[in-house]
Amino acid sequence: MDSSHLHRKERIVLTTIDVIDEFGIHNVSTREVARREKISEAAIFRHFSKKNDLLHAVIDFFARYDDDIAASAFLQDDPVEAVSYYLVRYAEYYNNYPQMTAILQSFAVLACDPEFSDKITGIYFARLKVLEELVSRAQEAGRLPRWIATEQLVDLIWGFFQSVCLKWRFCSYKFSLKEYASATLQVLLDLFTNFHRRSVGKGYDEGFDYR
Amino acid sequence: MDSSHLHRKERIVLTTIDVIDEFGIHNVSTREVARREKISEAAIFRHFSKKNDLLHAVIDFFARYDDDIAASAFLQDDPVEAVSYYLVRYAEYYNNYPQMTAILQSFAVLACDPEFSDKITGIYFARLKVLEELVSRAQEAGRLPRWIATEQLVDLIWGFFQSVCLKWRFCSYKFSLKEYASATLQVLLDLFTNFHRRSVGKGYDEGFDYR
Amino acid sequence: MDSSHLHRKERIVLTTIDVIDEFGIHNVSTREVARREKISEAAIFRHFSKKNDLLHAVIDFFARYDDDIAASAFLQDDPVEAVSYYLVRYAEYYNNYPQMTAILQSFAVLACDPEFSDKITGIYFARLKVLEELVSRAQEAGRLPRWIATEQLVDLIWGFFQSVCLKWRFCSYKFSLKEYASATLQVLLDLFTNFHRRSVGKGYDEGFDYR
Amino acid sequence: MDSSHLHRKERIVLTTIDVIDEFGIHNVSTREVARREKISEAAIFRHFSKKNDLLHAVIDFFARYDDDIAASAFLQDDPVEAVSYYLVRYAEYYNNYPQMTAILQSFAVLACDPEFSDKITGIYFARLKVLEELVSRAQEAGRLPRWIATEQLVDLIWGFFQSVCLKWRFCSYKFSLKEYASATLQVLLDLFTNFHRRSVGKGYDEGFDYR
DNA sequence: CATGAATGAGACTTCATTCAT
DNA sequence: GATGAATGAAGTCTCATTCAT
Repeated sequence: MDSSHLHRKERIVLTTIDVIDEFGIHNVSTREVARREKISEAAIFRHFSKKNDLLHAVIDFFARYDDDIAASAFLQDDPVEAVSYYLVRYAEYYNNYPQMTAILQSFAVLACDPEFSDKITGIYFARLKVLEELVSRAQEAGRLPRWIATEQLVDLIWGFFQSVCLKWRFCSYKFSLKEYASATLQVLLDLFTNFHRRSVGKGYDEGFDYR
Repeated sequence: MDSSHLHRKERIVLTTIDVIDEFGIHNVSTREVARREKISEAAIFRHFSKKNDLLHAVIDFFARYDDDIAASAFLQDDPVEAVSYYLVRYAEYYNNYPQMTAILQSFAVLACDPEFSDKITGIYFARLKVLEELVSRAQEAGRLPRWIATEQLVDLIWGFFQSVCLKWRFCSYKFSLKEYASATLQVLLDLFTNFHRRSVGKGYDEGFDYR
Repeated sequence: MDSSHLHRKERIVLTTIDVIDEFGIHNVSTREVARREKISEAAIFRHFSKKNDLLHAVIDFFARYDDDIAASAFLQDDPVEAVSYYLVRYAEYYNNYPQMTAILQSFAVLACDPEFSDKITGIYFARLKVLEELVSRAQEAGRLPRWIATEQLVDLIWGFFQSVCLKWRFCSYKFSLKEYASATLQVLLDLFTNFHRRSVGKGYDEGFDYR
Repeated sequence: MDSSHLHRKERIVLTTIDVIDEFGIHNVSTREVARREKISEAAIFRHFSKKNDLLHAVIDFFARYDDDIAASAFLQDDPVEAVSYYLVRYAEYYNNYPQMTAILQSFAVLACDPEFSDKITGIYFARLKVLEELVSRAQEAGRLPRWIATEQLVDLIWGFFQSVCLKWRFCSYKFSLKEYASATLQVLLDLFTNFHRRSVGKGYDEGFDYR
């Protein structure tokens, strides 16, 4: 049936992600995927006519919530919250599916292959663009300062997130990605928001403690 | 001669880095390296008995200034300057040798291979540790706030840097890594330093312009 | 229904011939045939339990008029005309179904496979034999000379025809196979007939018209 | 050494021809060639980077005397002899190297592959062109009749030859290709020359025009 | 020393064929 | 009765590595 077809096809994708997570992009082989799925290599090629088609599916799977997350973020009332929400959604996602960070961390490697280059940079810049738009809105709303370029703020935020994902991997997922990422982001955003408010002249004050 | 021998050996390493930069870690082959070096594949194995030995050499080469940079950073008088100095040294280095960022961006992939895992995470955490120490000193000197965890600040800084290296690659090195990284870091550090000073009570504020 | 069943079966054969024509015998695959027929590969195996059965059917189809053509040729009144008729029938057939020449030109290749060897050489020699009989009759009737061995004449005629079919393929069917083959054959036969007549003493020469 | 390199490379070509002869073009596999050469498959790819490169070498080898044969033919004093010489040289060649006819008989199949199409039709038409030139010279010298189109005569001659090669294969080389081909060609040429001579004597010839 | 030749292992992929549904 | 799923065998080709010269 169709459901079983999709099922198997999707399971192959999931298994491939596991293999990438474990052995690295450079060591994904149809043989290993087949072995784990307990099917023949040929069976994989019924579902994906080339190995690269499978990898395309993996990348698509990796980014499958991007549109949804972006849309939800834009629906947030508070523009600073929206920025926070955006990042935390990803943190939550990867927190629940740590293997996925293997794909995230393979972006540069994948982009070397002309076949994936466009798709990868597409995803990368689309995410940056969404974040940029969110930050920009917060700036326009006077909630984030204008004296820092949107791009810089975006790079700080997203750079932090991406890097923490790597650290998280290297630490064998021993801390909560979601909590650490959201806490740190909060510090950063508060810093900017508060600094901003103050500089605009609001007496505001002592005593907030991030600890 | 011995010097020519070393020369050749080092040239193989450099060529390998170029190949990684162009084709990605997963596509480095002794054949391609030999082709570019215009020597036989076998000749490579005279210098590196295994392909992995070559890769070890590449990684070592990648990190060869780490100790020096760290030491120099610690020699800086101003503790905040030291943080800045540390990052900018790397930015400068990569700015002059962009292919090197290919190695940086392959950390996660390389770490999958047990043979490189320790070395890679070693380099990674050593850098973080240096930065942590530098930040920590600045905090102890009262130049950076204590209400943000050292680790968080480090992750913000290093995360930003690593991420910008990726963006830089994706943009085909179209902007100056060094300038952008140092400017943005400056914004961040100023924010922290100034915020800190103010909250400690120093009236200040007029006139800094990040644009 | 049975008719539809036969219909489908025959269509598979026709499609296979098209594939052979386009990709060559060595590249016929059940997959490609199925793709063109817009049926599943398995469906082919409902009609032909082995791929070779399909190829047998193709060969049979290729030779399906052989008996009829031979019989008709033998019914011709004029024995030289019969020879001509024989060749022209084939020329006409292939002229209308150019793909068929792909099979003709694959005889040597097909004959390498023991499974087809007998059938292929059978068809080949049967055609030669028919032509030999026709020529032989013309010789016995004194219409073609005896000083040339029947076999030689047959090889000249059939060789010419087969070769022209190849040339015709290589020329993308840009000339009329039927016209060229029949005209040239006529030249040859006239040469022999006239030469013969003359050498036997018949005053001849006025007015034979090769058109 | 270089000689050994060429040696092995050439031996692979010869072995491939044997395999083609035995199993047919469609069944040549690097595996089988390697098995016969008692080397590994990979070794073949040291000498020919693609299987098709090997096949190109086979085709080149097949046609390696073409220029020489053509040149020698043009050096013949008697223009009719030249035609004869041309064909007999090939007959002699194949007679001594029967497996070669497997290539000749695979022309149509090879031409299906775009990669070989040009080379194959190139060889084919080059041979026809040489023969055409030879025949044309004989016609201009008044040694062969003008009332038959050069092309037709060429097709008769070459068609006969090609076809006899096939028959020869099907007969397991049981007769002498060289003798049979040269004898039959002689009959044909004599017929034309004599007919011509006679007709030159007997005022005839006006009136039909093939052009 | 450097190289050309060689190789076993393994990569991706295609094929004819089977079978449950 | 037709199909989607599956498969084992085989095909082309690449790779890291070895070794005689």
